[in-house]
Amino acid sequence: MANIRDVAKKAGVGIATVSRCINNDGYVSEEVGKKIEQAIKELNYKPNALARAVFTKSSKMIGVIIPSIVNPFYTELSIGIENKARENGYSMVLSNTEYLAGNEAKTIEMFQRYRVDGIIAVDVKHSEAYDNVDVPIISVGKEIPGNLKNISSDNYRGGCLVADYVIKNNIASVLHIKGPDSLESARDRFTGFRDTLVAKGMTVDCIEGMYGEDVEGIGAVLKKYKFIFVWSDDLAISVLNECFVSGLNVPGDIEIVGFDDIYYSRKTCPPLTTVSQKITDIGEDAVEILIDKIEKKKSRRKNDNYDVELIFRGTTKKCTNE
Amino acid sequence: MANIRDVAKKAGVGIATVSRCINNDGYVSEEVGKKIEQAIKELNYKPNALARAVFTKSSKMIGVIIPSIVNPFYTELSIGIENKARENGYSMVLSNTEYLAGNEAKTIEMFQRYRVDGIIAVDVKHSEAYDNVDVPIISVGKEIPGNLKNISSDNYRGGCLVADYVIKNNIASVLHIKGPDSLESARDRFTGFRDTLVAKGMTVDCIEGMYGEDVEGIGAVLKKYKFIFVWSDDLAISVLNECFVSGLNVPGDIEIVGFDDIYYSRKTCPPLTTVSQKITDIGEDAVEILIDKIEKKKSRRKNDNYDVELIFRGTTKKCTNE
DNA sequence: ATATTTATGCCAATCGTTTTTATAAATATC
DNA sequence: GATATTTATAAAAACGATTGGCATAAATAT
Repeated sequence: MANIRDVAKKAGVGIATVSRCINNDGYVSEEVGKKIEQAIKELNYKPNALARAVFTKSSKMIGVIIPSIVNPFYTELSIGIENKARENGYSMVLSNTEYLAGNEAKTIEMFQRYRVDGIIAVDVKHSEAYDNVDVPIISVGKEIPGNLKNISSDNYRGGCLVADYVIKNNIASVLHIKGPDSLESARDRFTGFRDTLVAKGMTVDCIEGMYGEDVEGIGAVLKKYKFIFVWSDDLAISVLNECFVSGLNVPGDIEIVGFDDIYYSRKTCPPLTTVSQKITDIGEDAVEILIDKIEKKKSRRKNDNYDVELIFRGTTKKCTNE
Repeated sequence: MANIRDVAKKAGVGIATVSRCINNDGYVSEEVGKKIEQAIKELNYKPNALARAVFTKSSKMIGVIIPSIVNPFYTELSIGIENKARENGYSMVLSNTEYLAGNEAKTIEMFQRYRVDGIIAVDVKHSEAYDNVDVPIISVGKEIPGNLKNISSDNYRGGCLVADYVIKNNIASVLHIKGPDSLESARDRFTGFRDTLVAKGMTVDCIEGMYGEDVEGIGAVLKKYKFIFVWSDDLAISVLNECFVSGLNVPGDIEIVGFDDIYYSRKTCPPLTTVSQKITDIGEDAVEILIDKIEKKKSRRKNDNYDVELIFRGTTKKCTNE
């Protein structure tokens, strides 16, 4: 592949001039500019971003770590991130850990070797792995100790909103399926839900679940409840399926509420009532905060906790919290 | 961040020795090796993959282009790709075009600047964009003219399998919802289905659809049919939802079959009958073929067309093709 | 005792950029 | 018309790695 020297030779100028022309920085005359453009086109020259990165000590790459790439919540987030990154002249490098701490460590190692300018880590599992990383890191959804920036939705309030519905409709037997304890978001969703119910003298049972397999065959358990709050839509969809398999009518026999508002939650039968997050805002803000850190600007003030909203669809009997 | 010179100084050896030690190539004594390892650890040194890439003219990155990152079919494929790539010492850089030809062109430009060693393009939309790219390219799912390797499932046969079910059960009114005409896979699924039916003197109606919005509110249309074959699971899930909204019982009033066997098709109510692809095989083989090309080995012979299978779940009345 | 092999580490060139410095030409200022 | 400034270009140094050739020392062979 052609390099900058080839272009310079073809255009009959020095390499520095070509460099200035490409980055349109410094002086370059109209006439010479044309010649260079021409040479670039003829040679199909693409500046080598790697060589540039070595010199400038900035790769213009942002590394993003998500725990599951088949879960639309994470991928929708990554869309917001990629768009905003591209808008600011950065490229996104996405890596999926499949919830494996080992993969997370490997990814971080890889990111460091490729000299990404910053990292956005979503729902991190293996927080020690970030300890000696010396590029800016934004943690989404979970608090990493240290001086990094953490942003997430107001998960606690999301739990409260769901509890409000339960209280308003005076539903007696309630189950929560809680996410892994290592996730702050999972803990907050539960405590918000529980605290609000307990304040009204109500109780809630709780079991833990992460993947679809964790709820397989629990139809008998579900039958004991009238209302289930599931910590994530991904899992709620599995729960809904279990209800179907067990012959439970939703929302007639049992009501279900999820969390995340992923793409497919609109498509279930019936469509899933869920707590929606400002997912695009979070992704975009994460990038802006990160880039401010990378470029050492004073960070524009952003939210730490993003608003959530209860979206009523078909898995609840009532369609309002009033 | 520490560089190789710092490590050499700390260990009291030359740079070349450190390099040899890292790449364990050439002679390095036990004793000196230990000292270098120690220095690397103390300085938290990570070899600069960019600088290495500049010199070796190999970035060890594979660029992957998919049209939609919220569609689990593409992300599941990317998992196979990433695993195999990692296994062979390559990193995957994933880019999502959101079905936009403009994004596809931008991505290819980006991949070239970052000097990826090869590209895997899935269901390409803008095939001219690949014309002057001079790294190996594997096209998955669509034929790109030129001398690149194209691999995909046996989509035609998938269509035939579904038709066999229709014939066996003597279903009268049949609709196919076809994917975009620009996709070879979409065309093949349709022609396989139609050819088989027509050979038995049956007929099939056909409409085109891509995104969920394309089937919104078509309940009235659906009511006219007893069987619908949808070109992708992603869309079939939307169709199933439309049936629910319109009060059609599946599979009682109408039967539905999808294609792809994505993660969520197991979770619908009822679970979706679908044509399953050897998705992991395809991803892994794509990488192997690509790496063989990159490293100029003679390519191990791989399939061009991967086998498909009809998986019976709940959206069909019968659970067999016998 | 000398020649050869083996083991080890250093030096310098190289990859494709960007950036600093130097220099020449064109224009502005007095 | 002489000097100062601006504009335009080129040559050279640097970025952080790899690598072939060279130098040295020790071990072995002749």
